[in-house]
Amino acid sequence: MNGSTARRATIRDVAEQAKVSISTVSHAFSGSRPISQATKDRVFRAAAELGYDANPSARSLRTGRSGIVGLVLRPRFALSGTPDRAETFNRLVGSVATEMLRRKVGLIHVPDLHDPSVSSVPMDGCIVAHPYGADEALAELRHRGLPVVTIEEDPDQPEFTWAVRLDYTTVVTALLDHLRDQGASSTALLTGTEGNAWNRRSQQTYLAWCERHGHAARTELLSEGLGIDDAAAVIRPLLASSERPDAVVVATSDFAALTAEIAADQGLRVPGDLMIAALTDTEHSRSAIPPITAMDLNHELLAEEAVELMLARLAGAQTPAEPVVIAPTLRVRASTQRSGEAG
Amino acid sequence: MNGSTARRATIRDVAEQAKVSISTVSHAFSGSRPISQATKDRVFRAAAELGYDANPSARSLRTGRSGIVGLVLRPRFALSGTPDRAETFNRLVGSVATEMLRRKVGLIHVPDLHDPSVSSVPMDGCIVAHPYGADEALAELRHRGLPVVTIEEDPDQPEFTWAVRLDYTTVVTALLDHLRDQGASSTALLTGTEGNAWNRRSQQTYLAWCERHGHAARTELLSEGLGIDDAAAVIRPLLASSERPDAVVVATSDFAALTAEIAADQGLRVPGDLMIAALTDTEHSRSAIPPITAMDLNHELLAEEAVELMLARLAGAQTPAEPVVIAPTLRVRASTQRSGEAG
DNA sequence: TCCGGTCATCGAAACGTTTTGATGATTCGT
DNA sequence: ACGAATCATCAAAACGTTTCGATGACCGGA
Repeated sequence: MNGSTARRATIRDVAEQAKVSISTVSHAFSGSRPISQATKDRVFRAAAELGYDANPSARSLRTGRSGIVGLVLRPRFALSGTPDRAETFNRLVGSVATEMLRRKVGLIHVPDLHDPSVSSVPMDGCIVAHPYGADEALAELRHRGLPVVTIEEDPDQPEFTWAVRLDYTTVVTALLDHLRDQGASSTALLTGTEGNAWNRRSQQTYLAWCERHGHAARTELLSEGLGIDDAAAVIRPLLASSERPDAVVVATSDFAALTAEIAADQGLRVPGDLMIAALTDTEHSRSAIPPITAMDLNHELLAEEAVELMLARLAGAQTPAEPVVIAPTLRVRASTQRSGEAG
Repeated sequence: MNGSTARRATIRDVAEQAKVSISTVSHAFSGSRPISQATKDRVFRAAAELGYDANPSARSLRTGRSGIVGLVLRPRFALSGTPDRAETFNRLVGSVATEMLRRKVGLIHVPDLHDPSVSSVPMDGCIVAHPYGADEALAELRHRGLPVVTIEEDPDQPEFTWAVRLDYTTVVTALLDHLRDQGASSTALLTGTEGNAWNRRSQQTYLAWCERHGHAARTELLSEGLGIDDAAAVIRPLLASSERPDAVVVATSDFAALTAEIAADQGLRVPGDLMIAALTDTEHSRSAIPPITAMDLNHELLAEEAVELMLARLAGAQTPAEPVVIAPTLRVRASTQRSGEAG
């Protein structure tokens, strides 16, 4: 009543004002027991006057559920500051957020699970995006008994089926076939170093493809943490070498664009002398000169399916026999098209 | 102990296992009272063995704070499905998320404040992005006594200073000056219809500029909700008319790119016959042909400042005398450069 | 030997809900 | 007109913490 500190109205205040018991107020709102219309009216009016809104902490303490789903992005993903990473991060986070909003479920970004200074967070379940191999955050969450769904599988836990994963094998194979069809006879792979499914699977697929075609595999490590200059220091000698590949598949599209620049500097024509493709599609690949063929990871669909899976899991669905599989989209652009038609 | 249903360990379990009282466990963790080293050791070991982690709901019920900050994006912003809006949305959401992560604070996306079917959410404060005039969500939050910080001001509440806002006046004026310098003699404004600061301020600035320069103002409404075809139906006659403007400022960059296409269809040269600029910068403006001059809203900086402001507010800072003001960046590109130099 | 004072620990209240067994009041069938 | 059944409401317990006054145990000074 007095304006000292605006204390939030509680269910007790509403009960007093409506001259009923606390439990009657609760029942009136939840409908869990019949309450006469006259009483309901009084309760609702009192609640409106007081601006009552149930305390979420008290409610979830009692009920054991919060209506909130957590999202964890494995940290290095977000921390590296290049715009390429930012676009990927934003697109994934934005898609998950949009999808959650659409479903009217609260979404919370979980800071650091292991930092004890961070007060933990009430969530009914948690989506973990791009886990590493034998991911510890994943283990921690599952140990807590929290329902988890992953975007991309933990490469060391193939038996975990609450996951949405990308079918790299098919698409990377298609890409390598495409390069060969366009005349590439020696394709090198510049791969990332983080131990997630995206790196591991594309490496495996590349090696298997080479083996199958009697093609000498040539893999170069290009750590995701490298700055532009350091990356250039890896790429430049590769293109200058006498045993230069005539096609390169670069993991991230920012480094793919960098490769295109370096090629131009060295007087190599793309795609004539060197074809370039990327395993992630961002503005770098789209607006490079020439535009670079890239694998679009389809974050929107990934997010959509992951949210759906989580909601199903929370609703008590059975453990699925298989993860949900999504096909990335191969976007073929000028950087790999030697034959006539332009994109 | 038995594997039926993995109940989460509580503070009581830890206390029993360590043979101390509940309050001792609490004190051991929080350090709010001195506990002997021997006892602490026992407590921590018991906690580790049991995988104890304090229940966040119980904690925040008791302490009154959750360590979580909410983020509300006014809905129409997110719902309209064009990629342009998605990029804007993603960039803002991603930036806020990144910044929160960096500060180790939980961030929660609040679904719909007014939908009673949505269980509300425990937050210590809330950031509201791009409020409308006399925004009701904003009013609701403030009525609940929740500390609020806005990204962009509610145009009808200029006295609310817990806000980060963009200085449109300077930049839009600079843009109009630039167009005039490049030879535009009649510049039209194709503005959005939502009542947020971005629309309102740019309209005001445009009108004031016209007044100041004795320039006939020409404003066309282009609702943010329009599809491409509907938008084209508004733009086409404008460009075909005998009183065609020789420069247009289009609110959203997707429609600006559309304008460039329509101009090309009608045989108009950009920037020769028609200059085009956008009040938001996305891939549409960057990769249009020709690339379109645009105002970059600087979402990253906006997010950073908003988070900082919120944290200050939660830490008990005084109400600031003025909102934080950020300058958008004008990115001048080929679409408005008649004189020699290209971007 | 007794008293005032730290020091470590304990017990109980409180936070705001939901849930459930209990209680009167009303209705219905006979 | 009486017991049984139904209906609306109430009171109290429980959820898992943090906080704070209270309680002993121990120590030093006289």
